[in-house]
Amino acid sequence: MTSRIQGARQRARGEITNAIKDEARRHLADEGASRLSLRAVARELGMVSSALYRYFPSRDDLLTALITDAYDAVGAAAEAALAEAESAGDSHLVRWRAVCRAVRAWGLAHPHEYALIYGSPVPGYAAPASTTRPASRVALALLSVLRDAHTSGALREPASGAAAPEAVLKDAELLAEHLGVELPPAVLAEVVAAWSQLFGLISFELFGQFTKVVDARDAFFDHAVEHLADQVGLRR
Amino acid sequence: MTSRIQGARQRARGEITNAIKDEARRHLADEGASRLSLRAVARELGMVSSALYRYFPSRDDLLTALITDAYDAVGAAAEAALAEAESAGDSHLVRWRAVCRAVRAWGLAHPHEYALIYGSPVPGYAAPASTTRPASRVALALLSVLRDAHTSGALREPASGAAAPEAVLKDAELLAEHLGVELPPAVLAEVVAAWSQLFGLISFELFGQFTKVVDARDAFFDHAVEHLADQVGLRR
DNA sequence: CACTGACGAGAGCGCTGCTCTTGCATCGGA
DNA sequence: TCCGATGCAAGAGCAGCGCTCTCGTCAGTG
Repeated sequence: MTSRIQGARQRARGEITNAIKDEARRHLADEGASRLSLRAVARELGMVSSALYRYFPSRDDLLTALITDAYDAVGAAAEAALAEAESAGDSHLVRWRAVCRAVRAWGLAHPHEYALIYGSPVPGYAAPASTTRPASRVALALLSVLRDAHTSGALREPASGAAAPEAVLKDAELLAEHLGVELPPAVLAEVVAAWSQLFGLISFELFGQFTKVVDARDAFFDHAVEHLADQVGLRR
Repeated sequence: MTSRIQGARQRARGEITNAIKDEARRHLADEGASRLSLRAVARELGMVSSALYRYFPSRDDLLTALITDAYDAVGAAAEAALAEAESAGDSHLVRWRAVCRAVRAWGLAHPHEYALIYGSPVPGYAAPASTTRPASRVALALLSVLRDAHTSGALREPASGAAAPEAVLKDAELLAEHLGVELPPAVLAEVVAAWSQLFGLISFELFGQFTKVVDARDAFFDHAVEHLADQVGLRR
């Protein structure tokens, strides 16, 4: 029963690790990422600060864990919204809107975690490679809407007048492999653009740039998302 | 000659204030906003840390000064690009693109100052009212392009199929007064949306979300900006 | 049962933002 | 021309920070 005993140890360790992250998230909401204090977290947990280093080798590693969790949370929210829209038999346009709304709703509910992942990158901090997969979940959800629309012929050709750049993306084949289907490069480029613009809308709302500017924010957001859907070629 | 002597004092004070801000900007580029250290700035200037408090009552006030300066710098860049395009007799579409390009170029040249104003808001920090005017200069530049296009009849009606929200903005009259001309509310809403999406494009590029995704970034940006122009009703 | 390894506690280092007091130079009015 | 007021820099000091190292202790292992 070696494994079970070791399991007990690791379970205890996992629980404490989670308690630390939960407390850190609470402090994040109170003070923001740059004021997050290991000592304060430890104090709140009844530990001494040095004990915390048994679980996270540095403050930045704790932040990395929070970042990964946040990417996973927003990605899961987007995927859940997509799955629900799919099982309801919604149109591709409605699915697109559902994903966009889910991302915005998650951001409104967790503004500090949103700022952690979509705000300024932390100073000397470079996101480790382990964050790239969670970070791409929202984009993949959007892309899979487009993929399904494409295979079912519901996608307008994005020859929207302006010369659509062809080879602006890296690794289009890798993406195609991941999605299981090849999307026209122009469509891929449009989706990436729409993806970044979606977060522009959400970030400006969350970071206060819409204060004293935008009033009916739900309607405003939905309207802009409609434009983005049009831009990527989803039929109205 | 009271005023001249006091002027000398204030001139010395102004010079030191600028030296502090310059040194702080240098540290900003090295370390990022949250690691900006008053003591390090003072050390570099051959002062003792406490002397710095004669010029800025707190670290946050120094940051506020840098934020205001950054808003003014990017606003000035946008306005300069617009003025040049106007004097060259460029079309409204080309003026629009010129402003967008100028904002992106400024961001690429000053990534840390960009992050300071368009990244996550500093923790407990609420931007004082004095920053709102500098912060709106880019948006006003974009709006003035639209105003001129509107008055010269070069603006397509933004009845782009989807129900354009009418009353999503606050203070539409105040804006109209500032611009000297009334733009249809629907156009105003489209411009605000395009404005935020523009910064989504730039932020994702600067904050590293395009790493391993987008290759030909100039072309990618120009193409997206073309879409935004279309969205706000500028004729192609 | 003896042992190893994980763990928490505590002291301590150098740094931070910020405050308060002190001494000095300069400026303005008598 | 002298004197009081004012602006300014320096220094000491406080509490807090991230992080390191050492040292008992106790639980799981062979």
